[in-house]
Amino acid sequence: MTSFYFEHQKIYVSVDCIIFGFDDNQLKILIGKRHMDPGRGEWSLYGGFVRNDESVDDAADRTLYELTGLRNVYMRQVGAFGSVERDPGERVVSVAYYALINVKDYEEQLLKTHQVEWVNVENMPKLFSDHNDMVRQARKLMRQKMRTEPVGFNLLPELFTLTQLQKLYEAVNGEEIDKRNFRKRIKEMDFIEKTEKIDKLTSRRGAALYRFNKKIYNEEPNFKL
Amino acid sequence: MTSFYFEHQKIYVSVDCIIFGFDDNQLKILIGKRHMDPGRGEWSLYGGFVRNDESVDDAADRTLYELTGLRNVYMRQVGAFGSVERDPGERVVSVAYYALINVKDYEEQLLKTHQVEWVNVENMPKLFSDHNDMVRQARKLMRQKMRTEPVGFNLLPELFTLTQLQKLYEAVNGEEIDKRNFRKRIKEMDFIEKTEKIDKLTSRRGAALYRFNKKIYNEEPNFKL
DNA sequence: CCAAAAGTGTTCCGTCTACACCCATGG
DNA sequence: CCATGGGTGTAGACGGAACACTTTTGG
Repeated sequence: MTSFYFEHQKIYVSVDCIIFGFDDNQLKILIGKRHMDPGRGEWSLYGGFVRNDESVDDAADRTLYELTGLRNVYMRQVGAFGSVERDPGERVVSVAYYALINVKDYEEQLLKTHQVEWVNVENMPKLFSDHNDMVRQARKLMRQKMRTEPVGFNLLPELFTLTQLQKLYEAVNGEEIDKRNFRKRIKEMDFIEKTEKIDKLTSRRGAALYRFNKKIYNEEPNFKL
Repeated sequence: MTSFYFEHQKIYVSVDCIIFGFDDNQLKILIGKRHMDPGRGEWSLYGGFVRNDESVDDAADRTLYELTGLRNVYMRQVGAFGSVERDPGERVVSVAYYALINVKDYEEQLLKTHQVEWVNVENMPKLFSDHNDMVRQARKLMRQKMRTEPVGFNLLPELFTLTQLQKLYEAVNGEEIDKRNFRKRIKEMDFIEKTEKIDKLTSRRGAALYRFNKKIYNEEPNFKL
């Protein structure tokens, strides 16, 4: 019954993760030096192979977990990359995913353990194979998503100031935003709610801390930024 | 040097095509009954396996060519579908692509040869495996693309009337468009140029035939519909 | 007292939407 | 002469963009 398949060829399938973080008012990506051949020493995304008994999505989750120790991370597929020569060692089709994490949730210890670094997306080195293409496409999709869905909060702490949120959107879109217009838009979204807490770290006066309320959002999902 | 890969498992990689056509003022997709196990007799997208010596994109082109005899078709990747159980016979990761073709370029003979049919997207039967998901995602991406890039012309003949173009957009977006507002927008896009030719088939009065001028578009790519 | 970031409204302009009637022609 | 689809303009609503000053407080 399965003989039909045998005429065809199997291929290695891998996943590669574009892990976005927001720190120091900059959008960053986690990359590391490859410690395996081919491409040893080159900058590279973090990836892994898909096993026969797990879905491709699960492989991406697992790979991210291995690197960060984080579960239930916001992750979306970028697409499949399937040039014949994309991996110089063997034929490998890779499915890229982007993830949005809060840099503070990421233990610094892991940076050393896995020899990875946060690098500003505007300043990416040449990466292994087609990884630069993956990053480009991931950024495009992510920017798109950030405009129409409340996913940016995954890049911020639970409580954040409006200035932080604005700087995040400025970093993602690569252009400055008018503060008053930005806050006007925020005020219309009830699910971005002000708490009584005040952040005193970034300014003398102190800034109100806000929170994304998912329940309220789900009742009337209307997000635009 | 390649021993690194051997710890991992290879997987069948296939492509599936969501082939859009526009006919009788309806957006349609080409589907057929599977003539192989598993899933014999079920409605299904047309697909094929990726060979070791061709890129995934090339496999999609080839598959489309096998079915339609057409080359250089507008095609875009939808994404990878990788559930473990998506193909009941074997583990197969499939990369879906959507294509936009002019129904008139497709020889009717081929419908019989390959036992495929044009089916209205609004009225899709249950398809094999996760193919309905693929179609859903493909439509979403395609609708998105049609709004911001002049790709809809691939679904029309070289020369078309504004009413045809409007009906196409109505079918894609599932809502009626005001004729005057639509034509106002068209008039602002110089690359949709009026020819001297008149279509007398659809009305007694006759309708001006238009053409998409790619050269003019490339000089100042500003498309919005 | 001053530097540094937080916070706050109004006006203007351009874009989108709603809307109805005459035209040309084949039969 | 009439049925059928082709073709045309305007006014009002709405949303987005531009724009500057006061407040608070730690040092």
